[in-house]
Amino acid sequence: MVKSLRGMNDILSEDYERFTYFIDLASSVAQRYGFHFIETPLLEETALFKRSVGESSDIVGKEMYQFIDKGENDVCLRPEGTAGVVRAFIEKKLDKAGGIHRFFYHGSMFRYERPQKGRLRQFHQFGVESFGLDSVYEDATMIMMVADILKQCGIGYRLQLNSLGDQNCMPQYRDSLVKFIESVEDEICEDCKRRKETNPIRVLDCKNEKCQSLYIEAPKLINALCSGCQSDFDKLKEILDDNGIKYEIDTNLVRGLDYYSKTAFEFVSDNIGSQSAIAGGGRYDRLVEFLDGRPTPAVGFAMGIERLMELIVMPETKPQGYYIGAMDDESIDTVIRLAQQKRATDKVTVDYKAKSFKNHMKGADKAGAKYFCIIGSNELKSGTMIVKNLEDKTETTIAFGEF
RNA sequence: GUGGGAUUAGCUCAGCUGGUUAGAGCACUGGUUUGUGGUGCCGGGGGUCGCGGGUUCGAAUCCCGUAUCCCACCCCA
Repeated sequence: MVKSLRGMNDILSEDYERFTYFIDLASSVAQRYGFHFIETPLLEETALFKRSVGESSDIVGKEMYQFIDKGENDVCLRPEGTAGVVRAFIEKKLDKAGGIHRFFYHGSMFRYERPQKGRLRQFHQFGVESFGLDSVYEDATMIMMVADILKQCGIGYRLQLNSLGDQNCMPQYRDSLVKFIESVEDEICEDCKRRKETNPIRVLDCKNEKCQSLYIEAPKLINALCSGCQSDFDKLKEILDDNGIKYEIDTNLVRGLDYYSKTAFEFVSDNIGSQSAIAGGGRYDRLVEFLDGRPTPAVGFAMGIERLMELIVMPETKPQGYYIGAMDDESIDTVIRLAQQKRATDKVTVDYKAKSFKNHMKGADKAGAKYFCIIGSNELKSGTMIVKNLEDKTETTIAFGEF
């Protein structure tokens, strides 16, 4: 038997209900915040991700579905959504057009990782990107939008917040951190030694207890922010307080993608196992220029749909539509004809076999129908049918023409 | 990529130290004496025991390999 590839799932039945329920809900929230849908290709030039996500990241370093196509192009399936949207933004010359541009998207992302609960090789994200605003109010709006979506889904969460600084304060901080790491280098784990070279900030959230005990003395980025970053971060907290959004400051929150600056945030759930991040995002003011666009401030986030699916509280499904059946073979053709007619406007379930009244009732329940319609030999003769409302149990007899 | 656990009917699982035709609940399906359900009663179908080897008179059960899922590391959505 041919099976689906590792880490790649089919979405159907009840899962699909939840999947589309979330996308519809999130899309309508995004539209209320003034965002417009954007669809970008699943396949992009590999260079796009190397330049945006960053060569030092795990995503680019070891998780990309990368290959050479028949035209000798080095391409890869997108591992995340932001890079493609930024590429489209620049390619459509919206950077030169100026103004504010807000987009939302949803679709498949691909990462060649070892699958586990909440971590797939093909997964789905819903995300938004906002271009042209350096105001911290936009950062706050992003966070409130995620909170809005999660609230409407009935999902509880913790919000973790940090500031990563900008090109004024981050490089200085990085240097001081590297100096610190070198001072304790003999005692830290192998992973941290590697991180010191690739992405020194990442040592701070090392799980190794010995490393953690050493890093208590490490310089904190939060204490090294320049005045602009500091005041934006303070303002962000103030706006969130003002709007009733609870958060925790996590000075070790480092986003895995190189392009973030200033505001970084992550929404986590304690109910879905170790892959607990359900949404993450932040500001990326330098990315547009890194990709050869005119410098444009930007901020965005992405949500992992599969991780949200099991947390979503679905609204109760009410019985809807019609069930229609025949009690004898002679009435079946009439039943089919009436059903076809009714399908112009309503959901109709038809049973093709003649059955007893009781058995048809059971069928109507299984179909989740609101109205039960049945035709037997008596009804066929008189050109009528029995219509019963299964919710309030009222029953009437009507002529075929009235159906 | 590294470690550990699991894999038996559509689903959730039982099957003791290897021993005749592998079970349960739910689901599905038929009937319940032609006419009122979701919540009655009786019956029925459905399993190459993940896959491939090996040990044995005999393997769902023991051993090896392999695939997938789960957990941890790593990382992120």
